[in-house]
Amino acid sequence: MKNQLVADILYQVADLLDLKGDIFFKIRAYRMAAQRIEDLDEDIEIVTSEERLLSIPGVGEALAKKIKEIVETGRLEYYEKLKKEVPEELLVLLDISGLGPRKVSALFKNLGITNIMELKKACIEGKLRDLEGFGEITERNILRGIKLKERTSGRVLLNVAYHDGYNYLNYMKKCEKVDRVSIAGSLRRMKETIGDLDILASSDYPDSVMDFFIRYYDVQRVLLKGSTKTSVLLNNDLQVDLRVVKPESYGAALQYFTGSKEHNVKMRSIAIKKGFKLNEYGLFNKKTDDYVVGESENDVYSKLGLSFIEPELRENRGEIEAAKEGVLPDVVSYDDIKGDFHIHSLWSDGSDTIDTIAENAKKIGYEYIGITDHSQSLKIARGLSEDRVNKKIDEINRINKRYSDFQVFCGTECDIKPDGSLDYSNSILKKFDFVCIGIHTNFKMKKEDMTKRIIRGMENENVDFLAHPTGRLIGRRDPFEIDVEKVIDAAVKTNTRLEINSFPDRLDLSDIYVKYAKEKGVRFVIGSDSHNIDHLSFMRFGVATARRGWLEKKDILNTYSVKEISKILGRE
DNA sequence: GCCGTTTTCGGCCCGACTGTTTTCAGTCG
Repeated sequence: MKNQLVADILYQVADLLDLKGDIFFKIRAYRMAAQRIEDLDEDIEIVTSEERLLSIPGVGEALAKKIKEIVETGRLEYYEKLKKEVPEELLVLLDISGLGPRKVSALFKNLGITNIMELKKACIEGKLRDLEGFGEITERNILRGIKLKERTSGRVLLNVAYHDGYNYLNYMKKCEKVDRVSIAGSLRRMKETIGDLDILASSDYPDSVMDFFIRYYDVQRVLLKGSTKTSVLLNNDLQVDLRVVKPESYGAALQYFTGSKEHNVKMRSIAIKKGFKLNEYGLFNKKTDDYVVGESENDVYSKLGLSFIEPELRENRGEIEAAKEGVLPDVVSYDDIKGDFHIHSLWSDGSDTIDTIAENAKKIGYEYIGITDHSQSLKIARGLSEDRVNKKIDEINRINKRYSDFQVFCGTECDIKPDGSLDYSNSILKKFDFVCIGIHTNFKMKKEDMTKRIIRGMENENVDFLAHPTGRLIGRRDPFEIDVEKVIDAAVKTNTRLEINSFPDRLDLSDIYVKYAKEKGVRFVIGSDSHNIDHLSFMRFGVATARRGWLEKKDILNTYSVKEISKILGRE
């Protein structure tokens, strides 16, 4: 799969053209095409070889030729040429808050600045203030931007943003002048990482709301303050933006600020085609400027001839077309989950007893849990020997006798050894209510070998699920080198459910693969990978990933009742 | 650079805030 490579080069070309001062629409064309290819759920090499590049929206003759060149040679002559005109190092400077292409370009042309070190030095020496469009405040802001970039990688994991965002939201709900208030932005879409938090409120007294907003206990600094938009930095350097609109604009604004940008661009162009104008204040008649709708999101979608689109789907990955046709999936809801099939207990590397886990799961409202402790060779995680497996099964049997309305399934997260064999013999595997397999050692195998290893594991007749299929750790470890398409095909063939692991730094499979796998006929299970009872709540991030991958209730094992589960697992 | 049931040329989403400016450009989302 060269999709990411193609997308990355096109993004870089766009940035370089931006620095060069090329025309905006051409640059946007490169970015749109890059995004399309990044989100494409089929292999760009196949699309290229079958000469279907022109069928990708946003790809025309010129870009098709360039994409073909990248796919076939791994490089792009045009890109190489651009790099000679504009130093590639400048791209890093674009990441600094407050610096855009115009300013970076001016810094390079006038002061020869190409990297952060030189920029920092020039700011401290006060060399920027003499340039046109720059001043002392700009210097200070750039220095602050550099510091912020040095402190944070820029994005936080979903659970961190979720925690901070909903705490802030609850605080804002206490403001008397607030009419309605909601989380917006990428947190509402439940993206796997979040750049900053967006909160939207409606009120007839925006200034009072802004004053209330900046008095929140966790605010480190106020970045900007106006009567429609205010931004603050939290103590952990996460930025929070608050927008305040009039009640009649709340729905339009919520739609607008939830994004994604790509989804909105498409929405706006649909509005224009239908004789409207869409902005954060509402849907307006293009000719007369008269307000049409805007109080609710649903009004906006409906007036544009679309069914309501759940926030998690708003990525311009086909949801608008599906909404137009009325064929959007009825995506799984957060309340549909009846249990959790990936939990570690004190028997291996978890920190709670099965009793404690069961009690907490019941409190959540679950009807069952599956305990998946590690297998014998994973000594570091206190993997279970056959003897301890037997003892654990006895304990679970005892616990199950106590409950009439709750069940504990005894499973394992069995290691797949480098040759693809499993860490337990078949006779042991048969003792479990279900078997989940996963890779925990030898991560750096050749693509072909790793793919074979996983597929061989799935081919074992006792296996029910494949845990965290690509092994990625967001921001820390790349996915294994595997042929994901082949693994997905094998999952269908061997009737192995793929896990959506809900642990915030995994979210594995990822949303794009989930959507692709579903189209191929894969079925799923969502697990929290809990190592203590507080982790059980991570389930919501797995469900979010499932929703972002267009999954419906029926696609996911742990939306079924205990009875149906026992039947499906075939171990009744 | 892309695109077309008003157009093969002339559009292409749009508003808020800041800083450096005396009316606006740049950045951001």
